[in-house]
Amino acid sequence: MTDTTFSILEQPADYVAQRLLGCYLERSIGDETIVVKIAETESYDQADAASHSFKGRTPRTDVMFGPAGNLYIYFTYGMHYCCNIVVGKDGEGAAVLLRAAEPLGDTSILSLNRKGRDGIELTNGPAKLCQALQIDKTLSGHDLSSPPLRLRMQPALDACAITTTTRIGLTKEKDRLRRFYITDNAYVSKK
DNA sequence: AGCGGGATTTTCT
DNA sequence: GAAAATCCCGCTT
Repeated sequence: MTDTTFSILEQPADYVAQRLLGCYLERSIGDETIVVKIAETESYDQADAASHSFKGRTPRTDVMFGPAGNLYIYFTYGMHYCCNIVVGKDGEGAAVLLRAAEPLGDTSILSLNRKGRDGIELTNGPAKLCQALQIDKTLSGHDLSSPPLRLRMQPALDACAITTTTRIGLTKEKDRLRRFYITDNAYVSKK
């Protein structure tokens, strides 16, 4: 029997980042529910100088030190939001950044939120994904087991379907292999 | 297809 | 005061 419960999220970030590939996010907006499949992730934990939690708990990173299964949303570059899932044991300060996802079903709301863009441009980057799904700081700390944003675990992918690389956009810890994506997925932000 | 710069504001030093 | 887990546009090859 395959384990698809949230207790999986309490494992180390490197493992959870890979385990989340292929899992679903359900976003409710008004009457509509949009489902996307997670296609690209990065892992961060407190021992990592590139992580927001590296210097300890601050007002901004407080939710990162909370229980696994909550959202950690941060604002960056003066205009973008990025979305993480808090992982690891309570108080650990680990999270997985959601960098890309594949929309399943109707994409009209996503396209509207993305100012008319379509196809892979809807969700092939962390800030694009947040814009498409209308995710901002008001959802930081939200528990992903309830609406309006739920995580639906799915069976683990085969290891051979996953590509591992260095992370994107960092100035510290650039060499660490902590980015993971579904190898043949079109929505991956960069090959 | 690839490179370079500008946008814009929160967060922490 | 500087940097930032990014994106988009315009220019060059």
